[in-house]
Amino acid sequence: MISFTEENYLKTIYLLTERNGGNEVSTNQLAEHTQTKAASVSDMLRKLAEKDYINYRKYQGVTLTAEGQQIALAVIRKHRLWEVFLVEKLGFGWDEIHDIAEQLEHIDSKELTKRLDNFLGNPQFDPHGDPIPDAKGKMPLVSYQKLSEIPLHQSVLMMGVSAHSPAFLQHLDKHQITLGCSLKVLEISEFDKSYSILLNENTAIFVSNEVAKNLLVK
Amino acid sequence: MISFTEENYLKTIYLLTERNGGNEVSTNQLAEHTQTKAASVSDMLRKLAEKDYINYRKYQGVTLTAEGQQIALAVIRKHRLWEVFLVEKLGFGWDEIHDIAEQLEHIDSKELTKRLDNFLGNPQFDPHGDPIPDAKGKMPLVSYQKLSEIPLHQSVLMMGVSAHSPAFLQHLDKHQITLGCSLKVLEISEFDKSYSILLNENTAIFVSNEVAKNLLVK
DNA sequence: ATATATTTTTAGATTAGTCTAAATTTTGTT
DNA sequence: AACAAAATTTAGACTAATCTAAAAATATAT
Repeated sequence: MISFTEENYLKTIYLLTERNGGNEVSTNQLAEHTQTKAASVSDMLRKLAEKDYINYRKYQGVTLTAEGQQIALAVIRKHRLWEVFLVEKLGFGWDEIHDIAEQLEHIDSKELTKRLDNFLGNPQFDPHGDPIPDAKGKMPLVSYQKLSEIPLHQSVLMMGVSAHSPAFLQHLDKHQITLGCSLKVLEISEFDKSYSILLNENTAIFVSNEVAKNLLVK
Repeated sequence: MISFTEENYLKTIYLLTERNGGNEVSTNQLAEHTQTKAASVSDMLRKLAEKDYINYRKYQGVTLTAEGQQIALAVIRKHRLWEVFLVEKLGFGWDEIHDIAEQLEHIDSKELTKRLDNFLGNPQFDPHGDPIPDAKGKMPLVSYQKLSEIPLHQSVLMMGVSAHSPAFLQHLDKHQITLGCSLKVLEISEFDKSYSILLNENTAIFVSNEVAKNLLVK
């Protein structure tokens, strides 16, 4: 049996490996994201390596084994499906769902996950635009770019966010930037690199560089 | 903060107190229902008493304090709401939901419970006919009788079950005994106290005494 | 009412996950 | 290449929840 805590480590290793472009995840990086100390992480890594969930060479960081990855993907699948449920069925805002999904992702029932997926219409993306792996762990393909990498005057669609803090998401709400809206960069300020954007081909808005870097578009 | 395990103890104390007609719950009774040993229960009772969730005098059994009862009722509320969700929205059978609800009942979010309740249409009873306490912990009034206490030839409605094992529930399915159906006892066998019953005013069925004792009707 | 059986509690260990402090390894800089 | 800084691991300890075995309290039965 795999514990709640072990599942969280595997999930975090998956997400950080992804963020690292496929490279090993470091002990400190994990400590930061699991809200623990490096010493605790070291202990846990030894244990996860013993169970063959991770590839671990002391001082060299970790990656997931095939088995570890399957577990991580199953957890991520549940997390993102529950997020869809919370937004689509219960009417939560996309800024309110993370902590609840962190709990729901550990509910252990294959049948439940299957039925939930069906109930939701087999969604491919969660309310933040993140891809939902299928029952076999296969991720829908995505190739988005940051808005900050798009040339001026090119219209794009808003497909996701690369930051998930409630403050950031509420900030987007305030500017009426939602999944699916169209965006066109009109100008980038010399002074502070802030963005002047045409929203939905009809409204001019201004956002900081920090925002532009965290908007995923295509 | 209250742990998953503590919540389970409080819930179990509530349900067993109810079953005991309001009397103290014993250490052994708790050990049996929490799948642990009496020694472990003793330890936990000392701890729950320290936190003022239970009234505990050594060797004399326990009851819940007002605070303990509120916690227990909140857990039971969540358990039963999730059961409604699993049956009504996801199409699970009433024999398949207990273990999943045992996990879901510990999800900690007042807002989630509130929205779930609304999404389900504020149900008063779960798929087994058990009453669902409201957000304040108030239970809908119920006064059901066992079918085995009903006089012959009196038509009654099936309102709930007092046993919840999958085997029992599947047995009822097989006989097409469902919540809301009508039942009329035609005869009780001299030989083995088994029941001859008219189901829905049109079909004669036979069930054991054990079944009749666990059907709640009005 | 006294011995026996049952129930409950205590004592002492164990496991999972965490911590701090100290030791070790790696990295980076001159 | 050598040394300082940073990152990581080890050592030893703590808490929550559990266990077994033994002791203590309560209940039962002649």
